[in-house]
Amino acid sequence: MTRNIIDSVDRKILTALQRDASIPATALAEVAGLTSTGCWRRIKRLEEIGVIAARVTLLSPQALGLGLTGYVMIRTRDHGDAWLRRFLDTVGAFPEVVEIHRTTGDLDYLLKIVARDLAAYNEIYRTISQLPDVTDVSAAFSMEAIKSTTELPLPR
Amino acid sequence: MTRNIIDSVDRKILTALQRDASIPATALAEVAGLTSTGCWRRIKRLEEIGVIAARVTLLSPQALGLGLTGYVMIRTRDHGDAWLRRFLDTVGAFPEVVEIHRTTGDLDYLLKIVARDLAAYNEIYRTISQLPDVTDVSAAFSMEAIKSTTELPLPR
DNA sequence: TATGAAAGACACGATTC
DNA sequence: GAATCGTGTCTTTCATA
Repeated sequence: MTRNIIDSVDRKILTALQRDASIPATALAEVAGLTSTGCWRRIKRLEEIGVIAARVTLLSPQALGLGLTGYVMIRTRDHGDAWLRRFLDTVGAFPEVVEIHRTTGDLDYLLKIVARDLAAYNEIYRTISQLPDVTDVSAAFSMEAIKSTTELPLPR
Repeated sequence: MTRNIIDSVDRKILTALQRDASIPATALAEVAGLTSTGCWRRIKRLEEIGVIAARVTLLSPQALGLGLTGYVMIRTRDHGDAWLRRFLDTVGAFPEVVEIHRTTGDLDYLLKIVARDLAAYNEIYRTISQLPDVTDVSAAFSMEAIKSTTELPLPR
């Protein structure tokens, strides 16, 4: 993990790329106050040290008819490896399950789900509730996404 | 929002682009079983109807030293517009707050936070708890991200 | 009408000095 | 950092079924 090797110029580059990866290299260089060569070298470096993880296309859930975003909180009695493997093989296999976190606090697992509707969610819910040693399952559905971004804060 | 206008070929294209937007156009056309012209036309259309929302660069939280991912659940007494505006202006302004949802169920707001450490989180927490009419704030921190993807399920 | 092939201008990635 | 070159992409136009 080490220290941050990101300076203010890198930050400008990353800020722009997080927002829009299709920005022309010349425009990006200008934003960063660099020549295109220098800009390119920095991007290469940021890829090499793993800061830049991927370049992806984001889709619109609304346009795809994915009207339901929800968070599911699960409590279990058994926390062993075997249970986790089974959990992943069943629940994690749903493409609607986009995040799974093992968490501190009162909860044990927190999932983010993006699905077409409650019927689609219900299938996942049933899969979860049929797992052994699940003591509690509760959900909070998003009525409105007030903020939602893939842009991470750039420290320092 | 209306019906899906996505066929199986579109799905192949979107699946590939969700995974890696830097895939060469020729390779993408091959995956979809299309010529580059046909592939290009479909992408254009998917952009126009809003299915393709953006092309972004994803960064690695670990590489950036962002070691803390957490979910904060907030309950309030006041649900008016004025409160929401103040909430957004203060809490929503933190770049560490990457998601805000108004939710159903027992909770009122659910936030996702990506921060450097507990000290950075604490600043946000203090801002939240100082808001009027906040009756409850609880957090669950991710000890392990078992699954985390920006890829949405492609229905139908 | 929809799809494939061809061809051009252009910009990007990468190297060299 | 500047200049450069090969490559691939974007886009249009024409041909085809």
